[in-house]
Amino acid sequence: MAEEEKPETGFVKEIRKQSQDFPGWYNDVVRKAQLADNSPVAGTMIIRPYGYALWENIRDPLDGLIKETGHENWYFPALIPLSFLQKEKDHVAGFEPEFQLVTKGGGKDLEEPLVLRPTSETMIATVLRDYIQSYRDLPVLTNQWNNIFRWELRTRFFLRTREFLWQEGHTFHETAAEAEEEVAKMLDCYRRIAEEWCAIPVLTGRKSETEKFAGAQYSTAIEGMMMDGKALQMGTSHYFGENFTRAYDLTYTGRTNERQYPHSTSWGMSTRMVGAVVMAHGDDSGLQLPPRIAPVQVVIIPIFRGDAERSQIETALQQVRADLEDIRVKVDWRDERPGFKFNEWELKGVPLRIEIGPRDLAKGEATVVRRLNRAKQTIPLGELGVAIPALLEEVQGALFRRAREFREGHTVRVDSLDALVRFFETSIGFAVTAWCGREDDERTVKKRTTATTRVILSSRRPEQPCAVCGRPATVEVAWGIAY
RNA sequence: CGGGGCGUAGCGUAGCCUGGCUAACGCGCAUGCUUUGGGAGCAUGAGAUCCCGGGUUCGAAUCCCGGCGCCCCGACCA
Repeated sequence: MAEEEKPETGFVKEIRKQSQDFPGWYNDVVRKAQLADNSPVAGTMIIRPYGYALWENIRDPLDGLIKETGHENWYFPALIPLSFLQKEKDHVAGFEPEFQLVTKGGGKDLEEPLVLRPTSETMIATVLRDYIQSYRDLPVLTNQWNNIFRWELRTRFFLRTREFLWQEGHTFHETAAEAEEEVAKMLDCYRRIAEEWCAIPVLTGRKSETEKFAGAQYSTAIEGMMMDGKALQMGTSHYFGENFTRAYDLTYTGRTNERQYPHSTSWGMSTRMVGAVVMAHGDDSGLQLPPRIAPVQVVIIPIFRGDAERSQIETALQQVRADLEDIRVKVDWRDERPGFKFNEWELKGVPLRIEIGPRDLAKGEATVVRRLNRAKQTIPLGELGVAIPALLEEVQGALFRRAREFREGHTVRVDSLDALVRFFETSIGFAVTAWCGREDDERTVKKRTTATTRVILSSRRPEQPCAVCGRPATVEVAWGIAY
């Protein structure tokens, strides 16, 4: 086997080039930036403090949105009796290949195997059967933050592991309309987290029949484009109708004293978002974090020789730190050379760096450098308290715009199967077509391009015939090569 | 589950074919001195059941047999 090339040029010598080996680059960045590492158990990973802090900065605002929209956090057990999973036939068919089973307890075979939760619809429907009696009990709006187990074959840091973290919301409603509104509302929360916090523009819409969640009537998703042009599903929101409540015999007494099945939904966003941030913004120097979610927003590198200069800087930094008290600031006093620190914090994606040395102090200034483009500027020390928050906002916006331009520059409209095939042979990105919705067409396209339908674009209506088969089109769909 | 590769210090590797000194090198780690505005230099030092088990041999990291583990490529998925 040929030896792997690890180019040694440029600012970062330790990671592979994004343009030459995207998966290798991704792996190197995740490990060198100390987001995560391999664990002793195949297919699972260690989330390190820097990676976990990044996750928390995504998780916390999402938790806020979930609570603002009226949901309450619960906790349900991770062990689910196998028989629970088996009651909804599409659901079990979809998830069974990925079950991780517990078959022994206390050294003895269990009467019934327990499944480590691959998702909790079945447990929650079973439990809530006892809590939902009357239409007066509805809606029930639950959420839980937990870990999920699925026996994935091909695993990758954050994107697909055999255990991962997420939130799963499960709600129960009196009417279909209310449940469908819930599905849309939560998808929009995901869109906001992706776009406003993670600076990743997303397409939103329904999934095709083949791509929908096992057991759903329909699924919706947010779909982003990574720097290699591949599509990443970053959050899903599903409408179940009465599928699960019927399968679990979950009923309530309605306003006219009749037994009714609630309409239910579920929706989830996972630690996969961390991988999305890496792949949407990173470059050859490493991570590039949007300020709103960066664990460290500003790193200060003191530059000095000798104790006298050091204490001068310490004194100056007291005021600077006070002026930046609402900002996540890290002062790096480690006994390393400044150049080493510059490179390391760029690798870790910190949006802004402040250098303060004797030359700056003499002029009452600081040198401020953006991770985005390494642009340097000097700012009077007294103005940092105003200038830094403004710069962080500017960088947040610039990252989003750059990602949006990238996506728009890699999205084309095509109107024939040949054009679709040619696009995926010669380009990367999304191709948008009119489509009739038949699964046959998806199989045809997948066979010829490996691309699949990502989302049915809700905002546009078809005018032309289906690009794949020429039949009358019913939707506009975005095709892409998915992670 | 089918095809290919690899297990030697925390990490990356050399040594193995053709058995023989105290198992070598780089990174990292520790200590000291000199350094510090884009990945520092020197010196000293610590660190290895050579994946496991068996066999061949005077002698095994090296050869033979068996096992285990991991990685990469093809069918599922937040």
